[in-house]
Amino acid sequence: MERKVRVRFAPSPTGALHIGGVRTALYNYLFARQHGGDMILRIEDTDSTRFVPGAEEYIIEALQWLGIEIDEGIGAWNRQQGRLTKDLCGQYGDKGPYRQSERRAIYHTYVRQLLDSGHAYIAFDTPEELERKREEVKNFQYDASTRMSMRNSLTMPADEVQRLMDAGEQYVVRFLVQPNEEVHVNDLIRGEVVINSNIIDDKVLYKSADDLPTYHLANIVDDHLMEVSHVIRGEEWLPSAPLHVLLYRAFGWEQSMPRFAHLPLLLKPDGNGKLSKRDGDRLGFPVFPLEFHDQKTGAVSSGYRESGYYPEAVINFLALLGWHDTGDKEMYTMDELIRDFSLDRVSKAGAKFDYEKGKWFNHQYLMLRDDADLAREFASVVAAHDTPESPITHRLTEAQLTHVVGLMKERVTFVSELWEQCSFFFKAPEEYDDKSLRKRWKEESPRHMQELIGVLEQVSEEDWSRRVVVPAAEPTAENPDPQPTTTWFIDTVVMPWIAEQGYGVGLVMNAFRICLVGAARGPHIWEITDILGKTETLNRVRQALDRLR
RNA sequence: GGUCCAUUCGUCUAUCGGUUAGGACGACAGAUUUUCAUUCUGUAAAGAGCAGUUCGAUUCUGCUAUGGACUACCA
Repeated sequence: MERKVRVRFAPSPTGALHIGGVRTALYNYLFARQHGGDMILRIEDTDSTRFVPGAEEYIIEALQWLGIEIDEGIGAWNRQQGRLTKDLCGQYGDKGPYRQSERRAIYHTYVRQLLDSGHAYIAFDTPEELERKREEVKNFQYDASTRMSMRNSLTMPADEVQRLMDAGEQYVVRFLVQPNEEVHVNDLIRGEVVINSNIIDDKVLYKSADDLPTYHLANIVDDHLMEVSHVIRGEEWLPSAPLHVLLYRAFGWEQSMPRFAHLPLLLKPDGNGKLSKRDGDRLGFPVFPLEFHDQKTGAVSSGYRESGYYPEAVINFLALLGWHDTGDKEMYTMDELIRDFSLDRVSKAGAKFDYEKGKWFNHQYLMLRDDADLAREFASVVAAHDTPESPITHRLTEAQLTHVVGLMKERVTFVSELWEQCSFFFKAPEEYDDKSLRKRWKEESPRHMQELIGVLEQVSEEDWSRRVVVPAAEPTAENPDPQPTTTWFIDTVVMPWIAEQGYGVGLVMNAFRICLVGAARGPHIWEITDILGKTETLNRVRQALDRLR
């Protein structure tokens, strides 16, 4: 039976969407797009006690940032309207509502159906009673072996049940699981999984306390009604998949049951266990796509966006955590992922989260960016460092900024890091690095720099930025691309002066560098003098002489 | 404890019975760079163990070990 591919991402709004959830959403999205199907976003808010305000908006904003588009359900409205409105969580689609708390009436009829067909029953056992039972009887399970000794509609007369319900006694509806039955689940990633129904307990499907179904019931009803063709979700759901099959069967929907694919989990980088929301703080990297402000606790958790990641990098990194095509390709655009992704190449074992690899991906995407774009991004970082206490003293033109960014980008993972690497382009050094001084600032350095000032003063403003191609050293096997460019005055004024005086090139140039940068780092010295210009360059040498004498 | 799932370099993974078991991240070393970084080259690094099937197993089967998930009126 050929049917339209429809997948859903169904988070519960209990906090920030964590990175494992993002990957689940991504795989769903890739699968939907590849097959020309629909991507549905459904909010599973059946646990009223764990609802976190703002979580829904967070989920939608995160998916938006990452480029995971929702076709139907919560958050799809904006896209369908072709514009952004304040109503981030607007719904779109004819199978709604897409928030489970808004579907109570629907669940009522299906709970009724199960009750009437004898697939479910009403139970009055209180949480406290069950708690006590679990303490008394080891491995207590509410199932065929115990249900006849509990307080439920199977053991109580019908009028008594009715009386209790009328009296407002709280109850739950439980699924009646037939014992000793082999339940088969055909998983697209793991193949056939068989489980005996004896180990499945009579799951609670509905609780009268908040008039809401539990996950299991709501999930099956919604997936059926929304005509979901493939359920792609985390491996933590594998143990309850047989129960879900039983539910489809009880409803008489087994023929149109969706196909299942259970994804391997994302594991902690150190130690054991699955990656949790706490690991981010503990290990110093984000586990959330966006920074999250918990309105209940006031806690702030870091996000990939705020840490300086590009969404393409996060997507690429996440896609490869649990999926890999044949071959060695590592860089994938979203379109390439949509083209190449396949469920049967998803690995079966959990993947440890390797943050270093994530950084490497960001570096790659940063390198791929246009220098002009990077310059624009960096400009706001620069502006943020222009404070009254420490104002920027040397301003760069757009072209200069673009050039600087081009020089420095291969050294950094994030745009924000650029500042640490090249703040000296904007501010004269306030202090001089000790280690560099010990190594590069010698007794004769002040004298050399004093003389250098005289030498540089002879260079005219026009000549200052003249570039020349010096006769390159012969290319060798080790050095196939000898540095060909420098600035004219370095080549024809400074170098000859050094040679004349018999000074060491390294000694003079490194001292010069310390004057300009404040440390022994940075790009080629002629790049620096070029950007700084004659006046600033001389000022810095004088300043250094002043302070280091 | 029970049930289910998994197991190739430290990490992510390629291999769909015959390979010097490949790539990437990370690590280390060397070269280049008048600084630092980059870059380049190279090195170390893996089939959990034991049986079986087979002419031949990383690949198929079983057992053991290890890891993980689940075991709620949470999802």
